[in-house]
Amino acid sequence: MTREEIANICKAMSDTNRLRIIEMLTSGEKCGCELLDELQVTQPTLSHHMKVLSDCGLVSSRKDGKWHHYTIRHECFAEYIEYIAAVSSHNEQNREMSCCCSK
Amino acid sequence: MTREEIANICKAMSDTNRLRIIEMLTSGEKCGCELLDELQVTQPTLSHHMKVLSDCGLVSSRKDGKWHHYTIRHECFAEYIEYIAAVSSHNEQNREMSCCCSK
DNA sequence: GTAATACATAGACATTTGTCAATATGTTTT
DNA sequence: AAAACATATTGACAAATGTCTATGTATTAC
Repeated sequence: MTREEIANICKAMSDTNRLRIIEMLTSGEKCGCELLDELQVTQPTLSHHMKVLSDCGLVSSRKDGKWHHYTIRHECFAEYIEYIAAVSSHNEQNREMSCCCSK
Repeated sequence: MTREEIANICKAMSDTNRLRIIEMLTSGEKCGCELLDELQVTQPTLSHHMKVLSDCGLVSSRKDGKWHHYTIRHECFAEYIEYIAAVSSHNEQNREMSCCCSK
């Protein structure tokens, strides 16, 4: 996963409505109309949000007749968590002592 | 951690320059001037980025003479990872069967 | 076949964001 | 005291973003 891909995932999750959508999908597959019921946005706005979430890989969709079912892509979240865990871990072996202003 | 706080953290990480800064801080405390050397941005832009990272809680700063040393706040990352892990975990017990369009 | 439902697309608009140049503030060095 | 260095603040601007209305496209129901 490149830094750009990580940034795109973060950008997708930087909106509270999209976070709510992700939270709703935690309990399992949902169709657009059900997500729409819970959010205070219009249908085109929801459609836009689902495209953002799909494009970055966090969510996958499955068409079934006139319904679109959305699901969390656990592999994507797993890779993302892996990155966050890596950058946030204190790794003493990686520690550099060469800061220009260290005494 | 509220949904707004999570969204702010995501927004802070949604920029590739700020991700690079976080990556640089992984190896330990860094001062602004050293971060500036590695990035292709002006000093005011770096100052802005550090403010964004500090305001959301991901980074803390320590003033030492004319230098400002920045550090990753592991507690904040830990809370964030906890949220991501929670929403991305498949929890069969939480699964709802009541989708309007489920057959 | 007509109406209703679920979703996407296009265009508009106000707000936010990343960036810079200019300038200010505080600290160290000479 | 003056110069150099590290950082913050202000104001400007182009680009990106979230939202809406209007409209289009499938699919199902009557």
